[in-house]
Amino acid sequence: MSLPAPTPLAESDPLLDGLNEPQRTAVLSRSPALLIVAGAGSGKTAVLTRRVARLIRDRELWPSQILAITFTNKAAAEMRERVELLIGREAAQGMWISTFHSACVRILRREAEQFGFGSAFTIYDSADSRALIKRLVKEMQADTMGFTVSGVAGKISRLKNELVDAEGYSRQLNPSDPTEVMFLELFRRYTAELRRSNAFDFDDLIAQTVYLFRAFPKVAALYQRRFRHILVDEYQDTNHAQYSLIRELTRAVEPVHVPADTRVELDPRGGIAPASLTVVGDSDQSIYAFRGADIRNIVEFERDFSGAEVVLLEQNYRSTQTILDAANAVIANNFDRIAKNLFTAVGAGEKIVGFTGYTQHDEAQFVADEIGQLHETGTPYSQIAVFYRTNAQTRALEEIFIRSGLPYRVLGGTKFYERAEIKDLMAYLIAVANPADGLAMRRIVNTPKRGIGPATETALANHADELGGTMHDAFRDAAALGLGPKVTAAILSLAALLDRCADTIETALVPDVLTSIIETTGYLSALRGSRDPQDEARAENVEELVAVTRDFQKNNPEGRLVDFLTEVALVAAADDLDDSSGTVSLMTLHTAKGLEYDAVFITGVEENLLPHQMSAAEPGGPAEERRLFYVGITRARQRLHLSLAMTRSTFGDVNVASPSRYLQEIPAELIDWRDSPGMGTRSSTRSLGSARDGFRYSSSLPAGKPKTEWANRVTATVRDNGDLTLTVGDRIRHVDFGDGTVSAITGMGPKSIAEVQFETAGRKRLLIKISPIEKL
DNA sequence: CCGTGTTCTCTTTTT
DNA sequence: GAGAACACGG
Repeated sequence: MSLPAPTPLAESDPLLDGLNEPQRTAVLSRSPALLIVAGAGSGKTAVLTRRVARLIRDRELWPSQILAITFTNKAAAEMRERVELLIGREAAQGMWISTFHSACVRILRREAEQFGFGSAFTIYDSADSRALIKRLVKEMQADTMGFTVSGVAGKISRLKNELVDAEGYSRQLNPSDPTEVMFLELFRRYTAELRRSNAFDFDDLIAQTVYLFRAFPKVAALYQRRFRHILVDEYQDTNHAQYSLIRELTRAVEPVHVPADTRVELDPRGGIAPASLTVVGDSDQSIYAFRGADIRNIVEFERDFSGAEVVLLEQNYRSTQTILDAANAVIANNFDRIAKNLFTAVGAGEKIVGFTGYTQHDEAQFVADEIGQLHETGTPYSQIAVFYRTNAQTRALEEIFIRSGLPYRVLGGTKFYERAEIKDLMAYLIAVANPADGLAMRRIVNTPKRGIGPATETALANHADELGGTMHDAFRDAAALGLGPKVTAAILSLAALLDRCADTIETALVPDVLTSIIETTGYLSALRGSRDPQDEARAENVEELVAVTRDFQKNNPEGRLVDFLTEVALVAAADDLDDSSGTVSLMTLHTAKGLEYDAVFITGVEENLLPHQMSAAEPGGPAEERRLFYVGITRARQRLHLSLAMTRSTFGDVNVASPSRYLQEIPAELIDWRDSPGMGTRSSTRSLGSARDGFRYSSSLPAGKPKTEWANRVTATVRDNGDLTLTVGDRIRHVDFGDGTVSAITGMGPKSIAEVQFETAGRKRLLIKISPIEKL
């Protein structure tokens, strides 16, 4: 390669200002393949943006020759903004900065016709895929063979991430195993139905792009030629399909495909040299193995891309030394990793605050109280985040936050688009944009109620088959089916509505299409006129959707209906994050990846929750969970809070929880343990003798005690009342609440709960087995 | 075909 | 404890 010699750079190059040595190396490297191993908080975003800015500024590339892949749309927007800030808005125009999925949609919409799809294809989210699979499982009566919807969906997804399609599967299966044969049939029908519906599922977006490139070298050459430099962030979380996509894009273009007027450099064989590749990642932050992420992609990068240069970024600019010490100590327990130690110049900072609540409500109260204090002492709400392992944990937190009047927002609970009324109207929009979409058509055909049941629906689907057309075609021809006059008229008027909307979609504004559907179908007025009190909320949601389309149109004046549908389909949990919202952010640990906050709360640090119960049996499960915890810890700049509850109720079922094994991995002197007010006074006063001794669950560590002893204490001293039984009317004494009378008993055996009316503390619900109580 | 009431199941994480 | 699946009476 004969790249221009590096421009001699003045010491004051603004693009290198404030960077440390390895960061500068990473910004300036001209290796065709570069791996930046970026520890948490090591300034990788700064490095990436400056690297891109430098390539453009020094005229090594046009912006349009750059493809940068980020993990979320929000990260993409941020990266674009930062590059624009460095070199100016104009200079940065034409870069592709997007997620894998968005980039593939862009390519597929452009090239869909090449392989029998239409450019207005629908993107099926997981719920759509499952709905389709559900119908197929039922049709095939596969449930009698033990197939479940989630099992089939999961297997199809895993195969697609490995680039195995139905035909590939048919070659590797055991033909004498009826289960495999049945699965193959389901997979085939699923694939056929997607194709017929002109739809791709999430995994298809990547896999089909790879197939497209492999099947049509000329199409591949178009993109191989265009993108001269590809950057991939969060490379440790790429799966095989994504890896293959990158491989395809970084192939040398064969000479035969080079147009005469090409301006890019030729390789000695007369083709075009492969694009340069920069990947950034940290194997300690790999947390998506469950969706096919393969850590080997990063581990084997040097072998994969010959001539690869590796740069290590280990200095952390985000967190205090205390937080880093905790993070380093935790992650060091993963044995199969390359040793790496983050360090900082920031100083020790505050101790980590630990807290054990009696229940998850108690824990939530602690979080709320602590946030209140942080806010009073100057930390803005938007700089505070609460993390948890499972989405179900939000409930307790939200209850307390609402009661405490704390402004908060839950990221990723994409509940809005899961509501029936929103799905209904989205299905209309999809049906208008893509009349081939069978799933959307089936959903709207009897919404609102038109007197069409499963039988008529099947008749219409069959008729579409006979016509060799879409469901929409079948609607138009409904008169031929000999249905009742009322039903026929209803279907015809639905067909007419779709036709009218479809005529205008190239020019019409999205909110106008939506409102015209709402008006014609009477969807909103039906909700308004209903006696069901819940329909009021549904009507509000419908109006909210209209507002969403207006917002979209405002931000994208040129945006068409397909663009809106794409945007909705591809929003990531972290995308609706708004730093100026002035709210505390609640999210899962997975969603937290890539984000940072002044103060972080990690809740539910318990066995069976973190690590999650489901991960225990999976190979590499507990190690991945540890990385998840590590990701959570390293999000914090100044303050970290770790909390857990002694009991946690999962669907009305109360369970005794125990502290996470990962807590024991943090040096005890880094954590300042506090007790729940509900558990009495500070441990220092109550650890001496008395009935409370057996209840010393989360007391602070006496100075100088070795870690293991603390660990034993923390796990071994849950109070156990044996099979103490209480009945209504019994008098009891509680360590903290004093005397009271049992007013009700619910639950069985070790899960019995007593409702107790205390003389001074009010009414409380207590798990009898572990409460610090005695019968009087 | 539709609405209502009852039973049953499920919960990890996500583009 | 919620949402889906099923059963049954209009």
